[in-house]
Amino acid sequence: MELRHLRYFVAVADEGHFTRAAAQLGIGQPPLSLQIQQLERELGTSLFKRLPRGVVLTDAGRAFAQDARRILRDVEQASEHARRVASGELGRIRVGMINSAPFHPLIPQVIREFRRRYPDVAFSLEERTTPGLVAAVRGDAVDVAFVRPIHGSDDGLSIETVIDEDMLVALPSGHPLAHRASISLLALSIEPFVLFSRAVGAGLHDEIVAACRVAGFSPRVVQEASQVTSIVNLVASGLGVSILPASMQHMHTDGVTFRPITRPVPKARLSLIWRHEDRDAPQLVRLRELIRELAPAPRRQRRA
Amino acid sequence: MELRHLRYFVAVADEGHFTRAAAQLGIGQPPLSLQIQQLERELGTSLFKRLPRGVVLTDAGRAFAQDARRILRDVEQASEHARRVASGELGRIRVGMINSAPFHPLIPQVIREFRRRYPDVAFSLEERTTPGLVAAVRGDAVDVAFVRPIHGSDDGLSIETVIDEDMLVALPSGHPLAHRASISLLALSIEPFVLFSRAVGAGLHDEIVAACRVAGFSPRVVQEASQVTSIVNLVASGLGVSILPASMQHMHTDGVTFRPITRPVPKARLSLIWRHEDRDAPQLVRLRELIRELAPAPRRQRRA
DNA sequence: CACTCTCATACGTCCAATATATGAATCAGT
DNA sequence: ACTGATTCATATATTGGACGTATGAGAGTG
Repeated sequence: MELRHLRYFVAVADEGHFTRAAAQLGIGQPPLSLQIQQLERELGTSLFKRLPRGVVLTDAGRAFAQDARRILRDVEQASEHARRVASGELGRIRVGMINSAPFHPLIPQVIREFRRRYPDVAFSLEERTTPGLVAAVRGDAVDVAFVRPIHGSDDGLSIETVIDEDMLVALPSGHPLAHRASISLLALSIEPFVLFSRAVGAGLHDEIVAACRVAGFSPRVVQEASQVTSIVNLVASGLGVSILPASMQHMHTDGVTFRPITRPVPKARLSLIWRHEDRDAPQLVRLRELIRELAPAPRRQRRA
Repeated sequence: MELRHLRYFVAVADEGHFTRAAAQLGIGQPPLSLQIQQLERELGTSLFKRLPRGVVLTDAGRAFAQDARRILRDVEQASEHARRVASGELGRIRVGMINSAPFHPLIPQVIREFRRRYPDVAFSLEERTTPGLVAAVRGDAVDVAFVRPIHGSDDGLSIETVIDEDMLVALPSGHPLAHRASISLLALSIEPFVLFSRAVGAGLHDEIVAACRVAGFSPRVVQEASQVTSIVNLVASGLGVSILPASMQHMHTDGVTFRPITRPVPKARLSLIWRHEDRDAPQLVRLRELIRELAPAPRRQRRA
């Protein structure tokens, strides 16, 4: 049996007339008769009662017509379904991000817009540290992740910079430097620092330490934290100063004052990573398109 | 798209390997590749990722594989469904019968056995008078009916005698004739009669009246009733005597005594009628087979 | 009875599914 | 790096079956 048989059968059932059904199908009446006979032979029962004028369905024909119509509809839907999955309209995407990512307005905006445009894509979100995210992407626990700069091998992963923002100095509000418009790193040389622990935030940790070295000193770290939100709170409690991505200003915590850094300004990069072999996965392509569309002008770099 | 494409696609998806799938399908690998390509072209998306060793499904392929498997199963089921409907295993049958039919043991037996054998045939039962049943069959309100003899045209209907039983005299229990072993009709000539009303039970009514005429008298009808059960009760209450199908003995009503009639014995025929055009409807054929199988030896007659 | 309508049958044609042969790409092993 | 094996893709030939044309059969209809 082929779908042709079902299509022809349904046409005859609808028309109640071989000749008209054949015309509607764009074939001749004799081949249509043959195809229906073939179907009846295969089912072992006649589907139509042949009358002097036209035909009517038998009981078996009526039963089969219902099924045939449903099957033809299902075939259409299956095609459409496959097309939608292929186009990325349907499916799932598992996104990972570091703790600090949602503080930059672009990230929630991207997520919101993605869910609006592709409501049939199951969207899951997970928060981990950068090394945890790299492992999660590698191990196929998430499909893509927003991470801070990665050290070490990234073979098998593709990476693309999404945001490259300035870092700011975060001071306890009562701090003597808090009234200055901007602060040079050197001015912080004697301050106690609260920093990312190197184990989980190596990228930004190293960026900050390197910037301080360039300014001529080595920061005195009195406390490490693995979450950027913890750092803000530790600064607020007066434990020390820190250097944080500009977007962390949006955390609105009392007791912390942010101030720009005089040049050279250390940068906080936020990048998207994914498995290179999945580069053409449609939802991934859609997400990258969307980021490119919504991201501010600053040219992002990309490497394989 | 044809079912061939789905069958081939599922085979490749199962095997993860074109060459092996082709062998399993009993065709060569190149035609299989072409058919899959054709399917992919129609869907506008690739279904497999071709690897150095074998192939794996893409996301769209995985989605389509589920649908394709379901569709192929549905096609199988639709065939089976049609076959079952055609064989009479599945469907419905609407049966009508007169009030007196269930008193003959054959009728409940036939109904019980039919439902046991064909549990997937929806069975409905309706009780009417003989003329009402003839109209119901004609008007397609029921498919088949057990009726008493019909007068008048029966064109378009087929009829087959199911039971041809003797009639008995029904007397009030205290009646002087009740002690006799058998009774001649002539002995009833002066008795008041309770009979079927001619309007609804013309067949038996006329049979009885004719038998009396042959015996040499015309029965004095004091009461008519349209239901055989009512007649039994009227006789029990002493209103008169009646002549009833032998099977009515099974009604076990106190106050009524049944006695055989000396020859010639009037007969009560119970017949099955159906629309002639539906003679080949499978459930109808099954029911007639069953009756023939369970009916006692007496040869039944049949006319078109 | 002639005529029409409709589906079935007979037979020829042609396309498309299949077979055969070969190519291209990748990988394993020497 | 080269060779051979594996596997899917491509090219060309073959053939079965779907389709078209012509005609028949049966049942109304005027």
